[in-house]
Amino acid sequence: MAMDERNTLKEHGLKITPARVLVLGYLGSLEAPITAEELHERIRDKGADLSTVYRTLNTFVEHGICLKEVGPRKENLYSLSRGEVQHLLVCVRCGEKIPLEGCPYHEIHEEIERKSGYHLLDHSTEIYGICPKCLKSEKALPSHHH
Amino acid sequence: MAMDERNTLKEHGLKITPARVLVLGYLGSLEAPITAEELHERIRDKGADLSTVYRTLNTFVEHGICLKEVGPRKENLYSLSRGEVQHLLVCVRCGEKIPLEGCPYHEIHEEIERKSGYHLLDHSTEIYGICPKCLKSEKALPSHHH
DNA sequence: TTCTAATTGCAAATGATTTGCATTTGCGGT
DNA sequence: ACCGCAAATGCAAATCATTTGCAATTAGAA
Repeated sequence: MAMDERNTLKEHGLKITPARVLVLGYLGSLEAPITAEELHERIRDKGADLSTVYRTLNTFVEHGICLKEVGPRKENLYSLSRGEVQHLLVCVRCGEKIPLEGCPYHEIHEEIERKSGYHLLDHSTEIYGICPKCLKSEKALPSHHH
Repeated sequence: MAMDERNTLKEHGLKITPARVLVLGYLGSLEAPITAEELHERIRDKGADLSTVYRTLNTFVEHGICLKEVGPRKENLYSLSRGEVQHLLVCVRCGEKIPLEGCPYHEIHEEIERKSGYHLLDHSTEIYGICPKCLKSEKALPSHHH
């Protein structure tokens, strides 16, 4: 397990340091994306400054080890890049997440690329909404920009 | 022209103040979305504090007078809401923007709503990529989260 | 083991946006 | 035209997430 992280780092030509092993290991134990601060909170006892966490996450993202995505409240979330990225439907009220089969935008993006000649980057992994349960129990929330 | 803005404000039940008329008028003269700071720069001679510009833009957004969108460098951009929101294909290299007919995600979102029972919120108005011209002239950029 | 560049902790800087508060101003009522 | 008061404003200071400078430490190539 601990060797796992050291290998990952080595494969990416990164020095093996306690902070990196720590962050990588903790990310690996999570299912859901997490905030840099939150991550820091949970490993602070092991030492590792918040700025180090940020620096570590940044290098991980640059090396494709981590994914960085923007959450519903505009927070930056980090998660381990596990091959296949799954799209999630996220309820902004209760936090429920349900996975979608494949990438719902895939075909449209392909089409746009064909028609425009653009190479598309970035598209977020999560789609935000309100789940049926919450919809029933609360009055409508003002919808944001369409 | 000046009356135009006063009417818009009145229609939305907002007090007619110099700052609001100023901001609204300037936004109306633009075609492209603009940063709060940039906007402030260009009207600072007419008086109007940066914090006032922010407050004004926020009220405008709340009232649907303005659109607030996130640019390719994560800056917040503001623009007058002109009825139909158009989706744009934005090149992150040269900044070129080309409009898309209608909302490319519309059908998929409807389908997701039907299948999941979710009420979807938020989806961004712009799709980021690299345009054909820039693609030809530069080597590939590491693609972000898929 | 030694040497050097990379990494870290700490504190301070940043940049965009918000907020507290005292002052001014728009405007509905008179 | 005049009041009165809630709303809007300017200004400075506060926030919040993130980055940076720098001196001290450390990983790993030689």
